[in-house]
Amino acid sequence: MIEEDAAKVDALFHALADRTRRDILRRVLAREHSVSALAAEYDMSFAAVQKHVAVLERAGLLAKRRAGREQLASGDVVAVRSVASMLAELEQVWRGRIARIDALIASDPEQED
Amino acid sequence: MIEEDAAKVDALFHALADRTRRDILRRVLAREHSVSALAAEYDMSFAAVQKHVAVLERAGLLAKRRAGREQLASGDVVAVRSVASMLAELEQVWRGRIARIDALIASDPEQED
DNA sequence: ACAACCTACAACCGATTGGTTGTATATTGG
DNA sequence: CCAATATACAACCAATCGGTTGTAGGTTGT
Repeated sequence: MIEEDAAKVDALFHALADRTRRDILRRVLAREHSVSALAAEYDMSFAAVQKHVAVLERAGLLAKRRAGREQLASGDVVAVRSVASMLAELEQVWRGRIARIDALIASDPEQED
Repeated sequence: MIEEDAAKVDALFHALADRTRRDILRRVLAREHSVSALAAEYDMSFAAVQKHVAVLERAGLLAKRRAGREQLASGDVVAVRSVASMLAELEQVWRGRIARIDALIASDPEQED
């Protein structure tokens, strides 16, 4: 997980940086939806929704499976977790800063009351 | 935290969807950096880095304070956590799906061995 | 005072984005 | 077989993005 593969991370955050796509992701995490069922939920063309689904799919946030003439999309929680763990890693960087500040204060009592 | 303010969330994920900005954020979470100190780290113009810093600032991921002629940028861990908590919320949606599937299996023993 | 430095911002450019319409291809039900 | 349905994809468009160069203003040290 330390090897980041920046392009993949770019794609993940980019996919999440659109409210329609976040809403689609929320729906397909809750249950499978066909592309047209998703399209029916939004005030835009079928093609626009289909492109949003494709962006989420390329980022690995959802997967599709064929069921007759329908394509059923399902959210991938592992990808969601991988994004969360990157943020956790960022928070750890910040914790290191705080630890360094605390150490400095402890070693130099003049600094604080 | 339930009120999402989609535009703010868009800005947060968009700001994170660029590897240079993620790297800048990492640095300013670890410690304060002047804009020019940051610019010196990348193979692009000062103005380009300054714009990346501005994007992070508008998203609320970093704040600047004046120190003489320098502008010192510092990462905001609260904003990072707010993104993480949105992802946690998405994961909860997924857990609901799993719970529903489990309940279905429990109520209909024919479905599983 | 003034040269050097730090920052901000405008103007511009090619690439990408998020939307549209239109067309093509599979699959289904009667 | 045929009409309806579901999906995919190309072409196009305005807006935004990530980069550039240039200009201007504030701060510092000598």
